Amino acid sequence: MTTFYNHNEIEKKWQNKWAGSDLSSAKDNGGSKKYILDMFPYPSGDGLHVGHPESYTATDIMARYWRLKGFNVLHPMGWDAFGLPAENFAIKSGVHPKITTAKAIANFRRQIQALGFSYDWSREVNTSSPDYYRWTQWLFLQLYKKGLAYKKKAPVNWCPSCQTVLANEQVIDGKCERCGSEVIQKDLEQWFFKVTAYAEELLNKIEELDWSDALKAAQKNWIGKSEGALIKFKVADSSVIEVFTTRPDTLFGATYLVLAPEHELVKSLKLKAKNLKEIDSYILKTQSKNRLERTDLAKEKTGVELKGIKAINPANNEEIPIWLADYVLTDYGTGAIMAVPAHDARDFEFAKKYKIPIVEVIAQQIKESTNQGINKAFLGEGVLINSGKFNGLNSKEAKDKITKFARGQKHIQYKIRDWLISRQRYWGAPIPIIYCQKCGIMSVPEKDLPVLLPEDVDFKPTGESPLARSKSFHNVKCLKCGGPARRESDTMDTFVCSSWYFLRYCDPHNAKEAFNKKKAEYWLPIDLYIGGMEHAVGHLIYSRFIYKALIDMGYLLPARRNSDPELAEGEEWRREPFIKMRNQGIILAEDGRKMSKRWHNVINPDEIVAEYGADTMRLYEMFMGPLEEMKPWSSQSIIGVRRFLEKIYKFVAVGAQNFVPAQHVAPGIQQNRDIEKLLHKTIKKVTEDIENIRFNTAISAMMIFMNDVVGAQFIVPKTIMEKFLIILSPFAPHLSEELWSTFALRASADKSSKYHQSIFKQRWPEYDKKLVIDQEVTIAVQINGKLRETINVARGIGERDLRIKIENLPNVQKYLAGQAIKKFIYIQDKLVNIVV
RNA sequence: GCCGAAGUGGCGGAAUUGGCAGACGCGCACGACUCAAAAUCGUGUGGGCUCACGCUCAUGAGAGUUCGAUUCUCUCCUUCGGCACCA
Repeated sequence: MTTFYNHNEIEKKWQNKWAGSDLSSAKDNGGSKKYILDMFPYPSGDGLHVGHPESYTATDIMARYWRLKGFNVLHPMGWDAFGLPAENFAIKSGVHPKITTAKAIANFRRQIQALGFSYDWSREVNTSSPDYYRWTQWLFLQLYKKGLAYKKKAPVNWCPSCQTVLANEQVIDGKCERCGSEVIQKDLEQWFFKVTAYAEELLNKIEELDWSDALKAAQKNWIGKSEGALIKFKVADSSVIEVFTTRPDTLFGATYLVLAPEHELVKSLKLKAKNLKEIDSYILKTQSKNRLERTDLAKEKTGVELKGIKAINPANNEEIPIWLADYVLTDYGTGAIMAVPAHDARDFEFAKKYKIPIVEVIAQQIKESTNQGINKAFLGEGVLINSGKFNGLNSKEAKDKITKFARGQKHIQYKIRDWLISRQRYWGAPIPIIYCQKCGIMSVPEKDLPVLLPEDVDFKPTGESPLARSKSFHNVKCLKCGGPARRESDTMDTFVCSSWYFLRYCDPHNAKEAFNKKKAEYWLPIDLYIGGMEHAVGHLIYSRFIYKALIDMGYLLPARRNSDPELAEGEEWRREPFIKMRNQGIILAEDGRKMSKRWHNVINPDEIVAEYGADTMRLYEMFMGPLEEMKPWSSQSIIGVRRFLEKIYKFVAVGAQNFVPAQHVAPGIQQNRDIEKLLHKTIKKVTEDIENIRFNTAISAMMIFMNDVVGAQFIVPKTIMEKFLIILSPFAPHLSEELWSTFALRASADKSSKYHQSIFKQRWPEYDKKLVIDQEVTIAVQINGKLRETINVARGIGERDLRIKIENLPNVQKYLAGQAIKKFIYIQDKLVNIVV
């Protein structure tokens, strides 16, 4: 393509100058602040994807905008550097993850810097560096002290290919998120963080956050609150089965109980059953099923009865059978349910199959059920029947009353589970724990942190962590008795590292603490957080949990001043780290599919920057459409924003004759006035659009402005182009800075003039309220709701004056001829609708 | 199945306290410049009817509320995303 300006030269030049300046530095105490955060990337070997610059440009525009507005802005970048890909690569190639990661980081940093983002690089963090994971380990110890980190044997999701445990969030459709292998269940001693302790707060504060509905809904769904009751069923042998139900009003219809095959009581109960063999074979069969098979909804439900053992329904004292079935989950509620086949689809299916009685206890409005029974479970609430003295009550009242009657207790159940953080992997932060056979579990003293990752390890996965095979690491002396002891050889889930990185940015070089409380108090909460929707239930829940836990442990202040006056009264923000969150939409390939090496449709940012320049890349990704929308890349359309930038360059740098310093322009020229008005309208529009994160329409407004400027038949004053360049600068920083510097060449030799300083040292222009209001307005004239004419009148015209004018319009008379006006509707300065 | 988001020209999209649908950009067509091409500049560009002034249809489908609906309500269809035997 033909270039009118050499983007390579200009962009390099300014990137170098900015790197040596303090333009992007955040001061730890600098008045009103804004903390603008990107989700830090995992530095993969593939380099930057076009999706990265999409969100990074958005945050960069916000950061530069707030700086121009006079705010002290923290806009950092770092690396989520631990993780499986580097380790998997090491297994294949033998190259140490440290080397792979360092290389990838260098490449990411180069690519990010080539786009001219204004990060404060002095605050860069790397989660795989000992300076960082030392404090991840410290965080673990604090949670351990508080009882928020604990160890237990648990059935875990195990990926046989990656040879590691996965969190629930990392299992997609029963398969490993990373490699796609089928995940199996395994019992292991694992470390957990007690996220469930914060379930209620994590849920009920969501509504107060400025997040998208989709994101809020995803989190609420994941936390999954259900209100109901715990009800005890006596068993003939004097043991008790407790169930959780959200429908105690249907208790009279509970015709059997179901225990999960893994339920504690099964071990003793089955011995008293008449069909022990059958039961054991069923349990064995269940265990051999993987998660995918077990949760396959399309499959027919299976189960086995504990023959000869009965439970007593506490509502009506009737004996009911007890079954084992794998449609009941062991880790939700009590692992046992009361089955009400008439009013639960799953129980209905099961009861039909095994010919268990179905008793209706909630009346439907439409009475379809006959003596032959029903053909579908009725799931709604209604009026009770077949429920003894509770007949005639509605479900809502009956819930409480029957719970009391059956000596049950109200209970709130959450779907969210504690966070399993152990990983049998090398490339992560070691868990700072030591086991002694005599003295038991002990934590590594804080002064001995970090527990360093050993360098000489064999990466081949065997099911235990590579750390367990490093003798130098594994064998230690007991801190109490001096006897032989061993280190915990598992590492932490990388999500632990990323659950607090935004705190480290506040104080990244602190060698004494994870972060200084005062500095954290100054910067937090984060004013704008942008990242992918894929972290809706993982990272974003973990970070909120850690933040709240740190407040409760006294490391963060719960109450703090808020820099945003609109939110200042909202005390609720004080326990939330991310008050405003946006998710960038995925950029699809030109063919409408996801970009993938497999399809050969990946766009490489390096190539775009080389051909069109960073400013064009930035502007294009913002111009494509709304930030949060999914949108396809178009290598054809990108030329449009490049043309726009060239238009500006040609006008300001090349076409110097087109405009002169303001004092040389005679005042009162009509067209000048028009351009000035357009400038102020543009400032207003761009300002409002930036604040609302609507960059596509902001760019559109600037294009309209330039189209008019270039088309002007007169000299455009310099003061106008100055202000325009400032509002352009967050979007296209290199070009704006370059053109700003040309003003210095033409200005007087006064080196202290503003033109000799960076454009980013200037102030964001305010628009003139008078200039954005037109004195003449165009009014649309509708007849019976259809547009027939428009008319230009003075702003503020009264209805009577306007009506006379309109009725005299020939085009209007044509339509009114011979008809009576029923109604004359006037919307001030906008529209008239005449109904005839 | 449940929850969430979205359906507007050839394409990306704009317009919502209900008020001129299609801003801006791409593409396309024609013209200027050129020996020619590229680039650039100018004009036009939703469909149908019309020489034209205009008329008319049109925001996934259908209804409703309203002087007026892309915007609000209801029903349905489609696409995308999340969760899913959660009792």
